[in-house]
Formats: sequence, structure tokens, C-alpha cells
Amino acid sequence: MTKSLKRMATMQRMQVTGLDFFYKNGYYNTSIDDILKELSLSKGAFYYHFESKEDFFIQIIENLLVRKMYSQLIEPIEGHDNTLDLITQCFEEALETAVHNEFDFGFVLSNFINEFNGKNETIMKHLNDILRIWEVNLVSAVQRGKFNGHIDRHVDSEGVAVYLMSSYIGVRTLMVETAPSARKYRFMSQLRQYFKSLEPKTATV
Amino acid sequence: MTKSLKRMATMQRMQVTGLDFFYKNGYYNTSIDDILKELSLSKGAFYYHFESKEDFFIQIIENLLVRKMYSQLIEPIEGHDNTLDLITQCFEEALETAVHNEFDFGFVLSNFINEFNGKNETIMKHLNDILRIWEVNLVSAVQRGKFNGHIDRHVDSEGVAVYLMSSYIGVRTLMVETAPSARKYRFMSQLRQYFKSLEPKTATV
DNA sequence: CTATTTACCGACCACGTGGTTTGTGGGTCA
DNA sequence: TGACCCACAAACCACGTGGTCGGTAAATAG
Repeated sequence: MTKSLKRMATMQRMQVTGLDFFYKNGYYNTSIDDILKELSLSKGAFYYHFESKEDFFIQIIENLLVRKMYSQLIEPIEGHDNTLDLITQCFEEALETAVHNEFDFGFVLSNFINEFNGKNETIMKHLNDILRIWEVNLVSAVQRGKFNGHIDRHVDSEGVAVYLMSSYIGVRTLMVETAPSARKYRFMSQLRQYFKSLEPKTATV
Repeated sequence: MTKSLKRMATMQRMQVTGLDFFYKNGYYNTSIDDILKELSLSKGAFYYHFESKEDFFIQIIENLLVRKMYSQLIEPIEGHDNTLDLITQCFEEALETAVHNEFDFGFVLSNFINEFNGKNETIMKHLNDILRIWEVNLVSAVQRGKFNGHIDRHVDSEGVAVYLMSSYIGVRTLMVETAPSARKYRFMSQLRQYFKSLEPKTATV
């Protein structure tokens, strides 16, 4: 059983640096040799642990990407406090992390969706699953907000979710090259403006 | 001078189908041979007209991409009517075009920005130039709106521009795979909601 | 009619790719 | 001690890539 442990450890190492490379250079622009060279491993090792490059990537999605999404964009908004505040703070922190990341190449999920779109249906399905989970959680959060009286009852929950996802995906793309900090600030400011328009109209809560 | 005409015609054909392929499959995933095969031309023809694959792509940007951006997202908002209405209609039409495009692979510009980010600085510069032009024009439009009394004077023009670009880029990514029509509708609905919050607060205009 | 240029052909090259296969050292188990 | 298996090494293969280069028919120029 000690072998199994070593196996897991090696696979984990490969996946972690694999995601690094895929995120930075893209999937098709990263060769298995690149990853192997970084880890001082050989082709034999790779194909001993994984069936193919595609299988390797799918496992990365399931093991690393999904968890990253949960911890950064889903769990933080699951509470029962004011939904709009939760989302605001969640986005704020996610964007701040990106600003301070010297090697930021945009939003991992949307980058991959972009790259695989029209090229690999299998992988696209996995990525879209994550997107769906995110969307569902946002919708639930908005509905909680309506129930708790922080959001006007006439607001379209699905609409807000789509709008939030859109703007987040977009701003992460915009922040990649030019003035990430300034763009983050402007974005958050307008997000708050938008959120204000979602508050109940009868009275201040 | 008739030669020059044929030259131009061939180059144009190459660029047009080149953009098609690059948009659909990505730059690095499209081989020159793919394009040449489609046109029944040879390597010799290609390297007679263009210095390299990169040079070829840059010319595509300058000749085709820039104009597409202008006609679809910049010129439509240049008028002196109500800015918010102009932008609304501009986005509405752009998204509607995408919905009805059977071969929609997202927002051309942001797709390329995504692909070249961190890989090709030269091309990135060209793409960012287009992004800047778009941004500047949006800012101007908002300022016109403030001047004309359609937008509250306290609104941050740059902020609105960033927010608009973000949301548009993002929704185009979201529309690629799942329910483009529904997402377009929800997006436009929330955009109008956001725009309402930008109107002057003193009186209805 | 000749000389030159234009626009293009297609064979060729070096190289990097995903994937296969054979081999091997070190640990496990009887 | 000997049989066996796990985790990996490394040579190898077919193929696609961007790019080069010598050639050539047709158009143009003198």
C-alpha cells in the first residue's frame, strides 16, 4: 500500500505542474515533454499513470479546477448574510488575488472554455459542468437574497446570475494586460452601483 | 498595375479564409496548409505574399478585425442621440447576430487576446490597441451622454466603459455553448436595469 | 521577338508532437 | 534466495508543422 501512496504523490505532482503549464501556455501549446522536463520525469512515467493527454487534463479538471472554483467563487457566497455583500466581497477578493498575482493569465475556467470550444467536446462538457454549478449557486444566492429581503422580489435571479458571470469573466480578461488594479477598482465600483439597483424599492433595509 | 490587382485579390482571399480558420480553430491550431488547401493554393504562393505566419495574422488584424470592430461596436454608438439607447441597441444587434450565427465561437477580439496572452507580445500589442480604441469610444459616448443630460453627472465614465466591455466580453463567452438566446435576453434585461441606475436622479428626462 | 518580372508550384528540411515499447533497478513476498 | 511487480527510463516512431528553395508558365516591358 506504500506504493499506492507514491503513485498518488507522483500523479499529484504531474497534475499540479500540468495545470500551471496549461494555464500559462494553453493546453495545445503545452507538450507533455514540457511538464515532464520540469519534473525530471520521462514519457514512460507519464503514460504509466495516465491514458492520454486528454485523460490527464480531465483529471486535472476534476481534481484541481473544480476545487479551485468552489473555494474561490462558490463557497464564499453560500452564507445567509446579505447576498449582495457576500458576492461583492467574493469578487473583490478574487480580483485582488489576480491583481497581486505576477503570473496572472486571466480566469482559468473561461480561458479553457475559450480554447476548447469547437475542438474537444468531451473536455467542453466538463468545463460547462463547472459553469453550470457556478450559475446554479449564484441563482440560489440571489433567491436567498430575495427571501431575506436584501433584494427586490421582482428581480430576475437567472438574469442577475448571467450578468454577474458575464461581467466577472470579462473583467478578468480585461485585467490581464492593462492596468489590472485600476480596472478592478472601476469594475467593483460599477458592480456596487448595479447592486444598489437590485435592492428593494419600498424601503431601505 | 493589373498585377497589383491580382496580388491584392489573392492576398485578400487568403486573409478572409485565414480569419475564418483562426477564429474557428485558433491561431496555433490552424496550419498554413489548412488555409492553403481550402483555397487550392501552395506554400509558395503564401510565402510569396507574406513574410511569415505572424506577419500574415497581423495584416488580418489591421485589414479585417479592426474594421469589423468599428462597424459593429464603435460606429453604432457615435451618434448624438441618447447614449444609453445607442449602446443598448448596439449590444442588442451584436448579440442577435451571434445568436443567429450557426458558427459562433465567441467574441473574436477577446478570443485572440486570450490565445496570445503571454505568448506573443507583438500580436498582443495590436489586439490591445483595438481594445483601447473601443474603450476610448465608450468613454466618449458616456461623456456625451452626461453632457446631453441622459446620464447623471456623477457617473464615472471610465468605470462604465470598463463595466460594459467586461460584461459584453463575458456574455459572448457564455453564449457560445449554452442557450445563447436565453442568455442574451437575460443579459440585455440586466443591462437595461444597470443603465436605469445611471440616469440623472433629479428628474425623469 | 526577347528579357524580365509576376505569381505560383511542390519537393524538401529540421524539428517538435503524442504515443509505443522494451528495458531495468529496487523493493515485496514466498 | 529467487520470483515477481511497481514505478519509471529512454530510445523510437509516424506525423504534422513553419519555413526554404529551385523551378516555371504566363503576363508584361523594351
